[in-house]
Amino acid sequence: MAITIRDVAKAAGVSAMAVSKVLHGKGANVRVGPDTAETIRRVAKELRYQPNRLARSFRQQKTNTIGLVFSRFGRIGDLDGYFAAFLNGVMSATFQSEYGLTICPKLSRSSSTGVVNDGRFDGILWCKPDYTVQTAESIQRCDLPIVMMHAPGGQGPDVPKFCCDNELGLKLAVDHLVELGHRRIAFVMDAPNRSTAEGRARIAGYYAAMESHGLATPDCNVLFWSIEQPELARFRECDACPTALIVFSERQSVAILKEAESIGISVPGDLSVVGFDSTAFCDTTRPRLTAIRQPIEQMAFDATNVLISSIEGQNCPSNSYLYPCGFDIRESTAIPASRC
Amino acid sequence: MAITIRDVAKAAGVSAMAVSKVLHGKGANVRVGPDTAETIRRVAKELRYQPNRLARSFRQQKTNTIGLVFSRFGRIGDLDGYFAAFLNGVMSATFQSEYGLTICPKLSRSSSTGVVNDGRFDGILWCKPDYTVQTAESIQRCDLPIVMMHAPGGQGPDVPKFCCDNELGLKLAVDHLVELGHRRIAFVMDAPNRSTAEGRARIAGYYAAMESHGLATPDCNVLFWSIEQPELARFRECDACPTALIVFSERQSVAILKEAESIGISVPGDLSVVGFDSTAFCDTTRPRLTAIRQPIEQMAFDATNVLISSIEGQNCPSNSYLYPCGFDIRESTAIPASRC
DNA sequence: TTGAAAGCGCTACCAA
DNA sequence: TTGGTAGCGCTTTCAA
Repeated sequence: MAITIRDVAKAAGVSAMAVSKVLHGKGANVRVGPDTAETIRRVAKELRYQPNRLARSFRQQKTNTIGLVFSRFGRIGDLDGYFAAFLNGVMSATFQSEYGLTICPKLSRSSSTGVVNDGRFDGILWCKPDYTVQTAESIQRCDLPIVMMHAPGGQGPDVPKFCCDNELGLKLAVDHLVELGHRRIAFVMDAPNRSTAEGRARIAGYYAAMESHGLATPDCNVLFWSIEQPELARFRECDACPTALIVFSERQSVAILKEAESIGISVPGDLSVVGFDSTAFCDTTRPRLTAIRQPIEQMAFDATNVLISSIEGQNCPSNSYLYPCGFDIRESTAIPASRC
Repeated sequence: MAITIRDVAKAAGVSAMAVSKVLHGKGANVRVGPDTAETIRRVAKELRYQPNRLARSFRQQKTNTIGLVFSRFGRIGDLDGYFAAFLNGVMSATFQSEYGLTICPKLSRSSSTGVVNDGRFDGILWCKPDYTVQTAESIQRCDLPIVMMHAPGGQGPDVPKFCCDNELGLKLAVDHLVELGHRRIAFVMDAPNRSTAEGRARIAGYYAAMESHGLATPDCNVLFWSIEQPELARFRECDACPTALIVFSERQSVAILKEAESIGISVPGDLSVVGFDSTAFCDTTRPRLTAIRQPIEQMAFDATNVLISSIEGQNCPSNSYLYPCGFDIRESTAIPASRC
């Protein structure tokens, strides 16, 4: 078996306490003489003593690990910059603070048992939360610090929330398209996102922006398309179809670009497409994707740091963090085709 | 504080043992009557008892968590499909088996203390290992199951290794370019990958393939470019410069495509570019990236399952898994320009 | 300056 | 069919 602290203590002719004090510096009341300390360090090294972090965590009720929860756990998009940007933000914060990061299964299904309040984590970063009653209840009841990403403020459980200004984002997109001359502008998303807080916020933002231009007509529509199968084919010979699409995510945007190309719809000639997020990935698509910009990495970094602060007992200034959206015009939007 | 198993036991008028048996089914020797069991379950639910997983892990010396180690911990590429494909493979395996996945900091720096043999993990998935003496030693000494990704067989520590056939991959790329008429073909990589096992394997594969075509001339060269700054400018007016580049990663390929476009080198007109990995991402680049294909997701999935099998005491068929590479011709390669 | 004892929450082992 | 006891490796609390 592995070397324990007692093995070291015995070999060094001291108590386990002394070893603990020297190697981890806990317990201010106890001090060890410099030569004893030196002996302990030497013996520990000789024996290749490796402190059992599980035991320490258990004893101290502190794991130095953050749990990362997605409300839906499908595949990570390999066709967008979202996840990488998000994880980069989270990881740079956790690494700086010496926290570990655990991604674990079934978190979303842990409905009846409450959230992951099982001793493994010091805090939870909840990404893309749904706002079902169950979720809200279990978050409310959880006595662990929780921070939510992509959660609009003013609703849901009383925890710090990080969100971009979805209303502004949708407004920027609609404004841009209207200015180009579009009037039949649809919003496209995948059905699962309908149940997320952010999904609802974007739908609301879309309708509000359309209305502000007097475009709240029957043509003003949210299309729930699966990411795998954009229902673009019927646009081909359709005079009343949208001339522009605002799409929920980069990944779905790319699927639409690809489908358009394969069925002979030209972007932006026949159809304008606006994406959401605007990472560096949008510069690699064909055509380059015009997109609403959300500072994902910064948001993830900030959210993680707020979580860590609240784990470490510092109180955080505010409970709701709103990040302005930007808008990056690239090549996937243009004036509508003459058929319109 | 949280409800413990003893609270439940007291409330149900039984021993802590009985509760443990009923809720977790451990201990075949002990059986509990059906009505007692029912009472226990009811009380546990009423009290919202949440088993402390940390304590269970500690007691059972089993965390049901796998540690994911990268030898270099920089940023996750947001401009390639690698990390997403890799993580998708790992996660589908861990989720199916109810294992958690922890990404933790400083693993690469844990040189002196050995690998992460600190009780937190049941096994380690080591991705992109370097083969320094220190690393090899600490892996060899670690009494935890370890599996290495991107590690060529026949060298390094005696653990299961997963690798694509880099020699074949480079051969396919060189063959393709030579067939198009290229003779000055360089291999481009970033310096840090030089110290990885896979980096060395690819360099060797490149030289071997070039030699097989009688192209082991002074022009046959490995260029160590930083990913951020491809040194492409000097290619502009240079008659003796490479007409084709084989690039270590998708990410670096994209950087090169972008740089080429910005300084007016046409791909594939002036310069052919071959990437490595060939995920769906290569279909989004401009031009679409011709690339050596490596079944990353499958490899990651298999590697994780082998790791889990060996954690659970099953012995694994072989110690070294080699995956054949494919080659996907897209748009970034063509016959060399007339200047050559 | 040092050590002994107790216990974190849970379960393996043995006794009844 | 059930329960007590001990202990995983470590650190907090108290005593020397």
